Amino acid sequence: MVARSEDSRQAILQATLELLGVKGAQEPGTTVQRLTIEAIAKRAGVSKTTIYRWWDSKAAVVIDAFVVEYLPRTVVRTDLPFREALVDHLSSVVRQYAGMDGAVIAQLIAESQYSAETLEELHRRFWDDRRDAAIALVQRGMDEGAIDPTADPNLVASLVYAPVYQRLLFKDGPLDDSFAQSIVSMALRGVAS
Amino acid sequence: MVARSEDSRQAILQATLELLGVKGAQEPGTTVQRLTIEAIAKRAGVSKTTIYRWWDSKAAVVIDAFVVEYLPRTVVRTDLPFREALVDHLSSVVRQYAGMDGAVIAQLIAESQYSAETLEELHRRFWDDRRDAAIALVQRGMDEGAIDPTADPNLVASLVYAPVYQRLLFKDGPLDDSFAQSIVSMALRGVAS
Amino acid sequence: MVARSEDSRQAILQATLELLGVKGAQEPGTTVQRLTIEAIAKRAGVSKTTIYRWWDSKAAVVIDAFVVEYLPRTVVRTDLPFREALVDHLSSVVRQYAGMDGAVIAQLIAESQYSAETLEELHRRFWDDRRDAAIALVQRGMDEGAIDPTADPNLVASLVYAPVYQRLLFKDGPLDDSFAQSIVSMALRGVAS
Amino acid sequence: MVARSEDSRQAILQATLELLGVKGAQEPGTTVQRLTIEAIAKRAGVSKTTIYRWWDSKAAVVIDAFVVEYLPRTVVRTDLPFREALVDHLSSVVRQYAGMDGAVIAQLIAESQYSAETLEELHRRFWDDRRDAAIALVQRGMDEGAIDPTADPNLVASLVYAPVYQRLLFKDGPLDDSFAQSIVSMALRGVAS
DNA sequence: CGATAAACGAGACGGTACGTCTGGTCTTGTG
DNA sequence: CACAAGACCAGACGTACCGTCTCGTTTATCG
Repeated sequence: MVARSEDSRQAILQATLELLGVKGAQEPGTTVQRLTIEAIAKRAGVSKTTIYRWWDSKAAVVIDAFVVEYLPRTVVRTDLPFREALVDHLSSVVRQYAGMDGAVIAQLIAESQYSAETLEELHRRFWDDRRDAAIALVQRGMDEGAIDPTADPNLVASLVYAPVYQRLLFKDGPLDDSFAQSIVSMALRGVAS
Repeated sequence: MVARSEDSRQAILQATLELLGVKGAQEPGTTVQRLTIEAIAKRAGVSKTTIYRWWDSKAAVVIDAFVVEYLPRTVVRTDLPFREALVDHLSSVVRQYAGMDGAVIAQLIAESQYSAETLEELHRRFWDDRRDAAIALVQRGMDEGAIDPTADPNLVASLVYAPVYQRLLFKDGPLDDSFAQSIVSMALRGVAS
Repeated sequence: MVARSEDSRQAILQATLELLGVKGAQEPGTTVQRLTIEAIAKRAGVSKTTIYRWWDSKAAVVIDAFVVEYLPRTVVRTDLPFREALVDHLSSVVRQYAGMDGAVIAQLIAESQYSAETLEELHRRFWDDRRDAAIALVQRGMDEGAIDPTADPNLVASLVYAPVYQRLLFKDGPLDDSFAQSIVSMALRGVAS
Repeated sequence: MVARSEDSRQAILQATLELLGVKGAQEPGTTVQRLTIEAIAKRAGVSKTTIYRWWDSKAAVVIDAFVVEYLPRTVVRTDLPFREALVDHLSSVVRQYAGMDGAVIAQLIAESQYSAETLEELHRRFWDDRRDAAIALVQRGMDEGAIDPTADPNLVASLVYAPVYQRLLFKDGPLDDSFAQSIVSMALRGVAS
């Protein structure tokens, strides 16, 4: 009968972002793993009960705070032809992932290896959106005659975006514009001689 | 001077594999995260001290047990032409990752998001090997005239293997032979129309 | 102005007695300590607010429910001579204390060690009455010439009743008729040889 | 294989006594009920685990600290004739119970209403000793011809000591020498006229 | 071959966080 | 405006592991 307190909700999300070091008064980079519910409660001036009442797990709080409330969306430009739009988008994704935001995303992917619920949540709140955008872009490429219309858009998207996630998670090379350009070039024309 | 006990070492590695559910008397699916040093010590009939003496972290034990001692290497066939060899190798990788082994690899990648030491260890014990094999295969493709010789072999390898890791980590599609074939086809001929 | 709901009051007292296991649909032996305001509220179909509005503490509710509303008074027979009346009364007290009712009384005495308010309440609602009855009985003994008229009736009452409370609280012997008789005999004639 | 730390044990018992306000740097009177394991651990500079490792409950710690380690025994003088020795002993008990020590004893009796284990422990560590001493004293009275040799020493002890516990728990009168004397007089000669 | 020094099992220890529980207060409709 | 419903802060509960630290007790060289 009593409504949920929006103040508490905001304080919890804000405290989470601060502890993760992505926004506001930045605490030095706590990882998602080391982030504790108790620390969030303390910083938010909220009791643990309140957090447990509304979220099932630490990961759920982080997804709500980071993905839903905070993470800037990378937009796809519609004023450019397909290939330029693709390079532009991949570049902006790569730039985003190169910073602190990328680290948190990597940690969320990590968490989702341990909990089916987290994986499901991450798909619902993060992944589905981004995949749809990528597929729409590929579709546009097909419409513009730049992409083979018989290909599976899903696989095409994978071919282009997967290398970015590999670098994000394995840290085996720089996430920069040149990387983005090379990937697009190779994916479009193929690597056969 | 007393030498390190090989018995203890083996017991620890064996207990670790059993707890992870990949070998021997299988405990039902403990994840790397939930796996504890205390549980390993207990099951191995060894004291915690002994584990801490020889390994820096839980992840180091798991890498030693799982990657070094246990994980079957996927071989690259030399009796097939490049493209067939690539498809064959990717298929065997995909098959391996589709089972319990893939889950543990995913969890190790997850752990490495939280610890630079684990990442470094994982590169040294797992990644470098596999990358070298992939690059050698690409190189062979260039030698056989199947791959554009001006391409960066590293990027070519990424284009082919990254989608596999994406599916492993995001579980957004089946890891099967058909997937392996499609990836190779697309990567070689490109997706441009 | 809305009057206090008699329905709520009755439901609260009834729920309290049930939870204590002394009346009605008996929940198995919750002690006063383990009894919670929330449990009472839930069982009574009443909100916690309502309980806190009318009672200061859990103990106050229990005293109201158990002592005031429920606890059967032990009557002093006037048709018997003093000594027989005393034995009869002590026997009925002892019988009452031997059962579930005695346990709750013991727990109320326990609670009163922790709160001056509860002690005061317990005196006002339980103790004063019983002491008055005991003193009146002693007085009657003096009038009948059975008790030394120079003695302090208060102390005489203590001599007779204190052993009962000792057994109630320390559980170091049975609370039965034989005990009641022995106490009266010894208190009257003394233990000197 | 590793011995229990006597340092920790002493620190825990000492901290408990201090928090109860009976010894050393006295914190203002925490009751047994309000005393928490966490507070003991904090003040003793010890982890909660260590307390839980060696004691089953808060009450067990308090009994160990207060009854076993701290509580001064009231001695029975053997250089006085029976009646004087009894009055002297009862007086010293009464004096002890009139202060802070009495409050803690009362609270332990309270706790034992809620837990059979605590009651058992309290009997074993506190009650049995004291009862034995009382019975021995009564026995001496019989030997000296001061007490009826056909009486049950247990009941005689109850007659004398029970009123003290009544006053301790009900606080319905002063615990002083005069009370002790009156009780002895009445118990010996009886209250009949 | 017996001393000796490292490796070992056992497990106590100070910590930290967990997720749960209850206390007591406060807020928001409803009747 | 009393009430139910229940959200809220506070803080203790008892548990699980962490990584460190004694302890004796094996053992495998080395003097």
